[in-house]
Amino acid sequence: MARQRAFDRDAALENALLAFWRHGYEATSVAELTAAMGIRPPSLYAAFGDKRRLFEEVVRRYQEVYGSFSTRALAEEPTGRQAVERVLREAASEYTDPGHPPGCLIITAAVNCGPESAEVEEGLRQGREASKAAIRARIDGDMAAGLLPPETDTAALAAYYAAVIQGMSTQARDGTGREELERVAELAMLAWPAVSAT
Amino acid sequence: MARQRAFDRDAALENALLAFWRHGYEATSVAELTAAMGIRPPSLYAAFGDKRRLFEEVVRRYQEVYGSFSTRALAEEPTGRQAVERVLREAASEYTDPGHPPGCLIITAAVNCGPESAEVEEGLRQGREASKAAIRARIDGDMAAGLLPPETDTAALAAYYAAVIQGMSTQARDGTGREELERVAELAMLAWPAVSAT
DNA sequence: ACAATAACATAGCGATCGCTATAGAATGGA
DNA sequence: TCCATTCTATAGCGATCGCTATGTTATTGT
Repeated sequence: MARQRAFDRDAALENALLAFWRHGYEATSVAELTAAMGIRPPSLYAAFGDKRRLFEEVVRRYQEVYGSFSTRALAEEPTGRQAVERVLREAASEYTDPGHPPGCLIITAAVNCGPESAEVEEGLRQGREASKAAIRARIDGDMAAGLLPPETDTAALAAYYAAVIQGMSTQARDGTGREELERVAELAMLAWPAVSAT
Repeated sequence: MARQRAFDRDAALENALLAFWRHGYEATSVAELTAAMGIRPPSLYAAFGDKRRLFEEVVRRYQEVYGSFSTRALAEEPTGRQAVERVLREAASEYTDPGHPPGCLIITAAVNCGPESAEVEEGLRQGREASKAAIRARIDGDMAAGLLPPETDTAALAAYYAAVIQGMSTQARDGTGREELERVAELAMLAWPAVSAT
């Protein structure tokens, strides 16, 4: 029928992801994006819609490629405690992987937004809330199984581990290395409530 | 000699602080700043230099007015443990105070920066590192006083509490309330190393 | 070969960015 | 009163923002 696309859409999307990961949604201009993707603006808009839709697609790809460790850990471990411990340990490794920008895109890419990007900010906020809810679901599972003291505030415990993970992302972006973040993860697990030995 | 300034410089600076606190350095335009400050651009540039110097002055004011609780807590408490505990408890209250924007300006105001604002980003990074170093200094004091196990990794312990504080700031901006953040603070203190009872 | 179709690069749209030249208004000293 | 000085407001500077109209080039079916 007609001429075919001359660039690799997936590779371009990955390069856009890396650019957004580094500098965030608003601070990454279309000029930087096209330079990183190796294409010109009309190709970007034809293939991805506009900057916002490109970012939304980037977020979905990020969750599948770079954020899936958390989903897997929460799904595969036998207990909530082991699941949370694994999420923290793997976050220390992922957030400091020299193969890509430090920290977590969902946590850091839409922090400083003007009013015109409020929807983008809200989208990532919902992503963070979903992560916290997934952690809480596993904690509630431990609660139902009698692995936690009955007086445990599972919402607060989930908020605590969500906060530790978000802080680890900030620490990673500030230069803290993998080994130290792994010790942070170990320390965070010391707050896990113990069942009384009666 | 000449005409005198018709606006309150301190009040204008405070309004600029609130604007930067809400949306961050780059996402807050000079147009928004002048609207919030109740002045016109020439008055802003005459009184504060330029946008970057205004932000630097805002950061200094923030540290004196809104961030001083941390400095005071770390200076006044008798032990490092009590100091850290008070910083966490007061952070829960400060970060959710309905009288001003949520979270911490030093942690959140320069996360998404383009290359032209890298120096601003680096300035806040140094502020966060200074806070972590101040926490570590009190922890090292407890270490020297024999209040911590000799094998304690004080750098990792400081990084852990810095991460918790940074995560609490993110949680506050995402809508978590004061009571829940106070429970997060309590949980975080459960990781404090105990001296072995030999 | 030729028309139809779509991706391509160039160039530039209106809007906003940080910032400032210019001119008018208000205050001081002589 | 008059000048010198400094703040104030209007208007607009060059640059960049996200985005697109236009024309060209390449690939298809016939």
